[in-house]
Amino acid sequence: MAETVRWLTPEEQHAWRSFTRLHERLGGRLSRLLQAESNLSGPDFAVLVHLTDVPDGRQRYQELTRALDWEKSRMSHHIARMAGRGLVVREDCPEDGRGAFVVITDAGRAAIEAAAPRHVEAVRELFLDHVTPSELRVLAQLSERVVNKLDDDQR
Amino acid sequence: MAETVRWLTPEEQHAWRSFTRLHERLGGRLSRLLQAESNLSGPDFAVLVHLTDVPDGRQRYQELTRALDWEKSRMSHHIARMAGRGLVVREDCPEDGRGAFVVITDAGRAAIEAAAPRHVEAVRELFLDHVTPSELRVLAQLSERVVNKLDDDQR
DNA sequence: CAAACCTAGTTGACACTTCATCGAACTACG
DNA sequence: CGTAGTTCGATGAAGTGTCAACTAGGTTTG
Repeated sequence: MAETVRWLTPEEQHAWRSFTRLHERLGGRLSRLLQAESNLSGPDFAVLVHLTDVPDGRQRYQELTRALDWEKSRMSHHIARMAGRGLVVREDCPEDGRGAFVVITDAGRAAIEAAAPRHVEAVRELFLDHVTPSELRVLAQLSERVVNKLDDDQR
Repeated sequence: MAETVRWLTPEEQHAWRSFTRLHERLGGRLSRLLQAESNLSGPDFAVLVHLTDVPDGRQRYQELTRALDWEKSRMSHHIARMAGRGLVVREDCPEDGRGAFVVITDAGRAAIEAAAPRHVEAVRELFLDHVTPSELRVLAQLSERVVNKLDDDQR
């Protein structure tokens, strides 16, 4: 049944490639900026942002993993590296012997506070400033719909 | 001048996060499918697709690098790995002693021909089927504009 | 021609991600 | 209780991507 493949039309192909390319470029630029100016990677940033949004800056690995939608082993490796740099510390959990907390340190807070304004500016300069409000609405709707769809048929 | 930061509005924040998440999920799913069903990674696929589009399935590293917009060292590492799996071979260039060609092998052609239909189907099922033609147009336009902008101020 | 410069690709070190697997600790159920 | 199954997080190996330094082959220029 090789015949049944619905190949992409030129428009579809173009849209798909542009979209893909956009993300590659944007992601590359943003993470390079973050790295150069704050010595943080994108994932570092995501972890720190989340931890500052949570009581006492501490959260179980498990919840952090769910919140960022990472794999648990990725979290484990990544937190170990961040702990090595003093951005967070790991603490055992008294209630659950298996569990552990990730806690942001003062150095971690300092790093995220230094990085955030610059990062937001970059998101604006590189992306939001070049997209109209109505385009942004379309993009948000479409993204949300597709993400929900992906999450749905994950189960 | 901490005052001058233009933080994101809730709409902007939501759009940005949805967009980012879309890319993560979609990329993850597509590459996992490709890997599971064809034993090819996304980058493998990109290289093979490009090589099948080119006379004799051979091209200089340099041009391949430009076409895919990769760094040269990434290309060098990646081709070495692909060559190790027999998907391509490296050939010296007679005209320019520094240069080299990447050439797709029969195994490489077989792999891409097996993978392509399934990959296209997946792009449809996971993405295109959930986006209206008009949304797709908006997305394509916006992506192209922003990519061009990024490329411009790269120089 | 030779020195200075540029270009093609390689290499090694390191960061990052996934996968498979593991041990320890909790939970449920007979 | 006790064991079967699940969940938490750690670990090691392999693939991937980036950066900086390097080799070697061209090119330019005095």
